[in-house]
Amino acid sequence: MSGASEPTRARTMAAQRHAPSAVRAERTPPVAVTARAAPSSCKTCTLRSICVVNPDALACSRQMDDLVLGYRHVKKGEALYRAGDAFSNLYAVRTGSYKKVAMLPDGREQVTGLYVSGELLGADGIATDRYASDIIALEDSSVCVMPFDLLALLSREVKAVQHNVFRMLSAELVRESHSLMRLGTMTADERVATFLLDLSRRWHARSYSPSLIVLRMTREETGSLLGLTLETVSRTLSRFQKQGLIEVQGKEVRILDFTGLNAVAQPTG
Amino acid sequence: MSGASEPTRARTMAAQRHAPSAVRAERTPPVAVTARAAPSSCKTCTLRSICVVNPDALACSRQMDDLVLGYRHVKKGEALYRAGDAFSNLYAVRTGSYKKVAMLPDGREQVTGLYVSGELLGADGIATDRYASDIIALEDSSVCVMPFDLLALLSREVKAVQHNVFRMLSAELVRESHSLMRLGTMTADERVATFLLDLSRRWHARSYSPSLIVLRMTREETGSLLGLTLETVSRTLSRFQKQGLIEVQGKEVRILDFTGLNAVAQPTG
DNA sequence: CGAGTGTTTGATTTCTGTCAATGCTGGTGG
DNA sequence: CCACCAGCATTGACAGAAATCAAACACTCG
Repeated sequence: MSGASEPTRARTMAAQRHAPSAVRAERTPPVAVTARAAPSSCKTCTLRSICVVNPDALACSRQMDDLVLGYRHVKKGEALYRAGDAFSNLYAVRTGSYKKVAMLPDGREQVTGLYVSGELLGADGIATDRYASDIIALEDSSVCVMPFDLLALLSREVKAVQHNVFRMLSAELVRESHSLMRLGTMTADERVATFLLDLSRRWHARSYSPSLIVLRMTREETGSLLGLTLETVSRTLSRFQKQGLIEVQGKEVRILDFTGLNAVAQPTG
Repeated sequence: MSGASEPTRARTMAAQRHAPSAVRAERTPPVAVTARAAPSSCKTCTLRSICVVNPDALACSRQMDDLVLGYRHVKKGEALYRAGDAFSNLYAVRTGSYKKVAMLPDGREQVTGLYVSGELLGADGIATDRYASDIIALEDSSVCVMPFDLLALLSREVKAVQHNVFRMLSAELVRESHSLMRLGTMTADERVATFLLDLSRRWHARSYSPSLIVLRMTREETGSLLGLTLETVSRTLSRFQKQGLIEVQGKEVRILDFTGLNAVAQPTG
């Protein structure tokens, strides 16, 4: 057949203007970095296999250990860094989780990312020597501090390090493209479904159960990340539960039917 | 005052499921890269000041010239590369413009980026050694071909090159974050207004008039990029024209009132 | 100049945002 | 240890912004 036209499928969705949170996390203490000597090396780190600083792939793990200056702990609600802060370090998430928040001049803010252990933070600061967003801890968390100058130096000396850094940055780009896709073409149901499956996959890669997800974010934050309102997120989760796809108890979500959820996420996939 | 609640402002907007284009640009000829020796060096390139390969910032411009293997021309509608193609090169846009397109398994596709001269293409391929999206020329265009291995090598040898590459990648991340913000929290009016202003700024940086914009994309592609339907884009442009903000003639848009357009883009900024 | 793609505009629909009210939960202090 | 309270979540009713459907119009290119 000649002009085989794809079925024109389209749905309405909605976006919204997120009101600025009444309560912002308190300002970051100027430069009070609680950097401590790393008690354990990257070589023995349990995150080895998934970390941005993957020493398994690297010839000289000795140097890798030099890279991590120390740890920094960030309490729930506090910022690792703020948009506009001077850039100097990249960070690898050690424990806990973080949200990336961008702000519009009028005060509206949007969650543009969610980061868990092994993932890279701070790359948006390289471009202008100032971080471009806020990173806020969703729970008491910690990071490995990697001075960028040191990383750059190592990157010049060790090809494997260089490749790893490039790969990290590229992976981040790919992730953001996926988010763009989600916000650009997906319905609310699809957004929530893909979000849950994405989280499941990420936690599974960290040896957690793929079916039990603990959402560290509030419904409002989740909504912001997905380009939805908190009510729509809540309603969608409730409906998924009614449909037997998941089981929701507050911040805990258990995936009961992966196949079904996948079907929602990718209708005609 | 205690619980000073910010005014909760929010609006409905909509997103949609973009139907797959009935007509896809024909497949890329396998590996038929029309690489020609670069007739002029980066040193004398008119894009010098804005190019990702900024030789002005580099000590040894001799090496920079080695970097660009040659040019490749891409005809309107054709692909520079496709998602899944083996990764080997990064590209700097030389002439023309390109759209980045991502596809869902069910065939829906979304424009996730627009690239003009001096900007970097291909970074999404580093992560997995395969490109993650399609890059399609919006008009007859060309790129400078930079073998990634070579770039990596130079990057290890010359600190300035390394920093430039990192900066490029980071800048791309920041741009995508801005897109996320646009799709996540903005109304249709705001999306179109920020899009126009963004294009204006980018063209101005390339010594074109900041007020005259030639949209190389169709309304459908523009809509996809902005998370809107083509009808909404068209209506919004018409309304902006009626309000005296712009003047629209097909693909040509002339900005008449920057202040007014800015006000639409950032309501309470 | 005709066919086909792209654009504009109108009428209608709908998904999701908004407003509102109630219920739950987890942290804090007596 | 328990009661209280503020923040968070759920649910319902309603409204509205943008999608969808549809039709006419304008370019462009062969």
